[in-house]
Amino acid sequence: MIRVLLAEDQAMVLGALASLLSIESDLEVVGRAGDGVDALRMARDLTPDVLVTDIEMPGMSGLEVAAALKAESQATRIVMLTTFARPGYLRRALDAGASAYLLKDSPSEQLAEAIRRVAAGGRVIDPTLAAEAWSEADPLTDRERQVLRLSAEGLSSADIAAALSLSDGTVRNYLSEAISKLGAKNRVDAANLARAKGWL
Amino acid sequence: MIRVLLAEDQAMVLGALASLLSIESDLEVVGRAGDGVDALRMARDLTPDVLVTDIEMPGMSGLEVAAALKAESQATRIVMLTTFARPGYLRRALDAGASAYLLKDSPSEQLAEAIRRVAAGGRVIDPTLAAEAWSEADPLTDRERQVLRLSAEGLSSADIAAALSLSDGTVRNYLSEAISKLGAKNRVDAANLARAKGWL
DNA sequence: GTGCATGGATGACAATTGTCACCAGGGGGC
DNA sequence: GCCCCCTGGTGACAATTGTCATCCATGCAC
Repeated sequence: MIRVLLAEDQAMVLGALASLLSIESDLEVVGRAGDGVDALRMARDLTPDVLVTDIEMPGMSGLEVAAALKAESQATRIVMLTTFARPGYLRRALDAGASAYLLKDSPSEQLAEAIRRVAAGGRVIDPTLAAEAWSEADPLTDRERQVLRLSAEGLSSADIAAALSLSDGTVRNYLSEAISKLGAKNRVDAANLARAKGWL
Repeated sequence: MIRVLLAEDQAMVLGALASLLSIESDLEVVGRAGDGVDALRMARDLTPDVLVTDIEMPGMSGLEVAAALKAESQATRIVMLTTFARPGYLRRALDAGASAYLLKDSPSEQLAEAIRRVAAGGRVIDPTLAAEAWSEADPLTDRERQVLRLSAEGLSSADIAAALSLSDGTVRNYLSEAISKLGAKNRVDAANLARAKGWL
């Protein structure tokens, strides 16, 4: 019997996934978490064989949960289940010790199958996405990412400067650098491109 | 027996929801659609009692499917199941003849319950969201919305002008108007605010 | 027909944004 | 030690963006 912990912030989807897995006779859903903090706590308490987790969750992302469990060298194997086919996410997931990266776009039958493979010590990663993930590295520095993120929220250069205690000119330099690295037309375009790659 | 058609673009979620409903003895999932066009076609062919549909789907949105079915005065009742608590979406859903508006954030037990209520001729709408939907109307004109949408994609004013066959100054006027109507700081802020309300 | 709202356009102006060159300190890596 | 990269900063300049007043059709209401 493979013991599974599910983490997903949309309650409806969480319940539906649980019902999907409960059909499988060799799987047992031992816990459900609605955010990253709960997921980490329950993973420690329950030590499931496999944690199936979303990436984007309030409080703590699935990537952070995975990294935390890895740091504690927990035996729990991790399946990332996400909406986003973003190379940067996959890369960070693997760095954080995940064993599988599954898209919510893929057929529901694949979830149970992936859990079994992972529990048996294997890995499940989409080959095309993997190729993309290694071909192109995130070119942004931390500062550039921060500045870009704030500008995507609608802050002006002056606002960003104030928020990060930088000078206005420096913020414009970072933004300009990010725009040029990404081959974008302006800050909005740059933010969109970075988001699509999972770098933001 | 209530005959249900499910429409949802994320295959994993679609399968999971089907498994969730298959547990209920008084419900029968008669079809699954992966996009809006399929949903409309299957709704016509199968004439289910209830269509449960996502809003944001490729090709044709759930709102458009609902509107099309309403135009054909189909008896099928509609449950919108979406991630977004956006007043504008709820309003458009009701205008399009939907009987329920459910969030993916709400507990999974509520789905079957909502389907039963709707099949019996009732409505299921979150009261706080409903209040919000009627308190604040979409202030944007069609042109303003179009221009804002393109600017959110990273196009410059000149690009937008070319795309819509308008003059550069006119585009800036619309943008300025939208920014002021929304009380935003700039085009990025305006787009974010409009998106959050479901007006974009 | 007069009045008036709407869509589209100008021109002018200020503010913001994007680019570039260049400077300086601090950590690594080799 | 030297080189390179990251951070942070200036100053200057051009391009884009945002604001306003104003204008002209069109079409609709009365």
